[in-house]
Amino acid sequence: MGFKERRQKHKDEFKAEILEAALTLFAQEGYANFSMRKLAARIDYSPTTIYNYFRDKDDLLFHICENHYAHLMEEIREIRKRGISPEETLREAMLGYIRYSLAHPEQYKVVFFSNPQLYGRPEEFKNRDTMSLRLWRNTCEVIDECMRSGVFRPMDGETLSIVFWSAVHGLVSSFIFTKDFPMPDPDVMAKMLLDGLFKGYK
Amino acid sequence: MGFKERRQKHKDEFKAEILEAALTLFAQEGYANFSMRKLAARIDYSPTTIYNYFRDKDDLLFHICENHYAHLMEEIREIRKRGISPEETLREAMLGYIRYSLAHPEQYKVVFFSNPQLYGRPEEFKNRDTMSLRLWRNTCEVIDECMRSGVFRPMDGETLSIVFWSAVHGLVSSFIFTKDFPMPDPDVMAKMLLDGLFKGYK
DNA sequence: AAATTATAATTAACGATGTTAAGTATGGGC
DNA sequence: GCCCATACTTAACATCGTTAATTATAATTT
Repeated sequence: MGFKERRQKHKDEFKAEILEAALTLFAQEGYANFSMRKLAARIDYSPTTIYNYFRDKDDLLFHICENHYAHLMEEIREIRKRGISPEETLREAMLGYIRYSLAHPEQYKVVFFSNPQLYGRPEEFKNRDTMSLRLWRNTCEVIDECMRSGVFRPMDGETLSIVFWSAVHGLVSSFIFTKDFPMPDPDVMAKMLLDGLFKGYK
Repeated sequence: MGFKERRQKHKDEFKAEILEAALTLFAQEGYANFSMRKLAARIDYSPTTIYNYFRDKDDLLFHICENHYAHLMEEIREIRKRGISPEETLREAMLGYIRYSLAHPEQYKVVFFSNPQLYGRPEEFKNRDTMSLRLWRNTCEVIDECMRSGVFRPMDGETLSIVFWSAVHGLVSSFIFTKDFPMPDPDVMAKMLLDGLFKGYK
């Protein structure tokens, strides 16, 4: 391995290190208290150094999102390998989404509160290999399997997927963003939502 | 009317004027580009003047939220007076919520992206007469009427209300916050969501 | 009418923020 | 030992929310 490769490798490692530090900074200080300068202080470099590894703050946030989606992907991939019924698979996938997101609220905020065009324009989204797209495809596949096996009546799968996802997203974001309203138990609410949706589209 | 009342009235009017200016600033420049200083420039006063009428930025945002909820309240109140069935009432109320929120996305962002404790702590929320609480009570009442008239099977009304609301909130926030994903038609999606929920809890 | 006082507005400043431009150190290739 | 690319730092700019000190204005009292 030559100098160039070695240096590139070092650069990649450092980039990953910055990301790691950003994740813990998010987890510890929260989205509102995250800043480039604080991150720089954490890794003991000047703020501008980060800009050698990430184009700007949005670029950094994009990678944080991808990291979040990667975890959700791992979750759904593992569930799909279990060989359980499509209905159970979808249910577990949605519960997994809820559980992981509620366990990492500050990362979830990044996904939904930073630049709404973090992944570019809509038409570009599906031509780009991202964790977000992979997760989306997986979700659609599971919903399709549900429809093919009669768990759901025939309808537009893509739209149904969005309906499912957005309902779950609504639940998660309610818990994460609303701290001035007495919310019920998340598990109780998740069960009620999913029961309703499954029955509703049967 | 004495001097004190007249001055108080003037103060109230000015406060309302600031709020008005804030609303149009939000609508025109968006949540991200809203700032106290820009608002001050709009009303041709120094930034610090605003602090004579609002405690801080959060206080101002609180009133923006209340304004938003007031409109939604007006909407649901009007619908309930129509004398249509509970099911139709709930359906129209949810569609009204969606329509108004999508028509005022930047105001909606305020409601869900500013300080999560804008309305204080959860236990205080229900002891404070706010537009938000009134809207919530109205929603619960409509859902209760649905349950009593057999539109929904018996279950915990409060939880069902939150489930309904959060699902609709998920739909709205998806459209407002996600600009990098190809979304379907809002009306189609709204219909599918509500159809599913109504059937799901029958 | 003049002096006093309360109120409303302003200017100046502090500590943050993201980001760019200019300058400095470091270490391999000739 | 010199050159140059790369990595990093310092300094700076324009913004932000907010506080303290200050001035202008209008009302009240003498």
